[in-house]
Amino acid sequence: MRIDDRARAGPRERKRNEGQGEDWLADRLHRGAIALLRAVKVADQETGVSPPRLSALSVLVFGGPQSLASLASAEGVKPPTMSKLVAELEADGFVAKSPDPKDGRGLVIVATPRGRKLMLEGRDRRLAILKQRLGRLSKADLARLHAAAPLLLELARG
Amino acid sequence: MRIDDRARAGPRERKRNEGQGEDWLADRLHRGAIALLRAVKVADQETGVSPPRLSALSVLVFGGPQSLASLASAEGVKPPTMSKLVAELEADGFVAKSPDPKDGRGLVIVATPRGRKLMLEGRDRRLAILKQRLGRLSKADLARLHAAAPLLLELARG
DNA sequence: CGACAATAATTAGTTAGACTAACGAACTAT
DNA sequence: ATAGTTCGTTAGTCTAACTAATTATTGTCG
Repeated sequence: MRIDDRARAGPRERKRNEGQGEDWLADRLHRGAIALLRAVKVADQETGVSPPRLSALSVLVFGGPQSLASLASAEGVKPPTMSKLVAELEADGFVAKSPDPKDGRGLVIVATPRGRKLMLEGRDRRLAILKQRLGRLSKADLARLHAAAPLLLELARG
Repeated sequence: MRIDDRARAGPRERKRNEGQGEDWLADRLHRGAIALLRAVKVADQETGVSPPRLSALSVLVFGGPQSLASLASAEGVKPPTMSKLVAELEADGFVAKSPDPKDGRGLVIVATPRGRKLMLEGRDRRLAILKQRLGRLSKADLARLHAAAPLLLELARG
């Protein structure tokens, strides 16, 4: 999603958007979110694991062992897609599959220690990029971000 | 990028993250950005144009007519990829290609009125989702977001 | 108890969108 | 004028998404 992070210098940009318009705020937040994610994305590439696999692994690490169907649903993909991703993660030793003792049809997929390690290190790298940038802001600005961060989440959860 | 928006309920979540740690802030901002973008994404699907095409169109609408190479660079893809996207947008009547009068090798790609209309309407829908959610916040919270929004962009640009 | 519908995962085949490699056409600098 | 560079395209490959169909197991109902 990199739509519209260049709504900046449009031919007809509003002249006085320092006003309290929600248009302006919505636009800023949208562009800010896009730019921020783009900035931290590089950290994921360093893992050598593709984004969909990394994301599925993240669900397993932070959400615990689960079936293929629930994993697929958490990632917003269909079971066949997740079946392949899991097979590849398994081949690389990042997850393990075992039959569900409660249901002969089902699986229990779990992150291996190696997968867990990869995930946590990736997360650290990602956050490190942000922290480094935060370190360049003034105390007052940091306070402003602190005040707004929970609202950002609340806004999205809506 | 839907990595890690579930770093929330991890087994070892910090007990006191109301402190001023940059770890906490970085994590919140990251998750907030992901959640926010996910929330507005639905608006783009309604256009009936795929995200890569919509994004390229956005560059043309807000950035003005330009060559294929610069368009590709703006989108972070290689020229052959953009060549195809532009061909498809052209087939749908959203952009027009003409030879560059200054350089016989080059093209000038421009959004048609129809493409411009599609883009602007999509943007409005996207922002409408955010604005609707903003409307549910208190005045104090809105002020906090206003204070933080520019910082978000500054953070990412750095 | 047995037939049969429903569910879990996989396999097969298709599509979109990204890449690299290789190309012709046109510009630029010796 | 000719060598090298740059612009866009074509061809071929890869990943990751989908749907449809298959297999194995579970649950239910007559």
